Amino acid sequence: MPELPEVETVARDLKPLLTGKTIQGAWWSGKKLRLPWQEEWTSYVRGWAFRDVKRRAKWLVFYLGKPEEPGSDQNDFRFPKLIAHLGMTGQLTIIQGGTLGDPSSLPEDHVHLRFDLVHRPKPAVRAGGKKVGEPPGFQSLRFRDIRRFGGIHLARNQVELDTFFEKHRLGPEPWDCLLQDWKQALARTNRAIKAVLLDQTVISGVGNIYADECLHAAGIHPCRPASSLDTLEASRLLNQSGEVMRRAIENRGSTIRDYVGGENLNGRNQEFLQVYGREGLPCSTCASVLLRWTVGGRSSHFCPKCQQVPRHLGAPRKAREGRC
DNA sequence: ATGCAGTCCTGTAAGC
DNA sequence: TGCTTACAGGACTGCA
Repeated sequence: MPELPEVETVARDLKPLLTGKTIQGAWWSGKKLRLPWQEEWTSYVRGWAFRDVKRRAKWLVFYLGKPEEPGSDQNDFRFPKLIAHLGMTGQLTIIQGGTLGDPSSLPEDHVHLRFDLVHRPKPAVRAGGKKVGEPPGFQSLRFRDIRRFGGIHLARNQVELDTFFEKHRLGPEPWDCLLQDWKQALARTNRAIKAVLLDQTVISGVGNIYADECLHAAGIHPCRPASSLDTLEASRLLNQSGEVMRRAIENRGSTIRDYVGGENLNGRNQEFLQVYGREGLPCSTCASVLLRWTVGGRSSHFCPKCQQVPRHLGAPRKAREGRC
């Protein structure tokens, strides 16, 4: 399930592979996506070149430009941008006469969008009698999404991009969130802290896997009312959230089931998860058996010893049948 | 306004 | 073997 670290990995993988490439043609499966593609965009994108790839929260932004002006203003406000969300099972990979990464896995099902690419700026040159230039075979950017919770949106200019993101009211990235703002956000709600971590308008990029990891790293029970966290706990949770994300990016994200990076490679961070998917196994810190409860409608993994509710706050609200 | 449940969507796995 | 059912969850909608 792509969260901030997975989306960052895709952005880093795709940037060098896409920059300078021109969209020769596009194809859409016609299937409805959570983020709907419009048929007219299929022809609109033809002829634009990729200039840059960036990530904001769990969103990818592809900056397009004119292929004949490679040196001109990188992110001209007049130029279109493609905005992608991977949802739960979205994959954005470069296909190059086959896939990069493991060539044995080339799933062709559930492909919904394809952008066929040409590389114009550097024509093939002769070097020692051999032509050096484009590798043989086609190349394209492909969007595959089994559950169709993701999609790609076209913003025709910067204004449309800004409008799009304003609508989503995204909170800051974990490492950009000011402690003062974070404390205020927690203080004004009694929702479970886990639900607040998942709220993209408060802090962005954290999904179910990393919310559990962040809470464990900070030693905070997922059911704790956000307003019950003291300054030290709030600060610890914010700092650990940044650290957990940073480490996950270093490990190229977590592949639980469908996630692959832009080069079609699995992540490695699943090997380092401390609590997610580890119910019934011993806590790496204290060897207590890890539990799984439903918090805010999501499965939540935690250590009952490392993530205790402070004595003065009493037992977590009605811990009946593993939920709160 | 707040916070929860329901919805979308398909593959996987458990249970009978 | 083949069927039904539950579950996975990001982001949105609708309701109390």
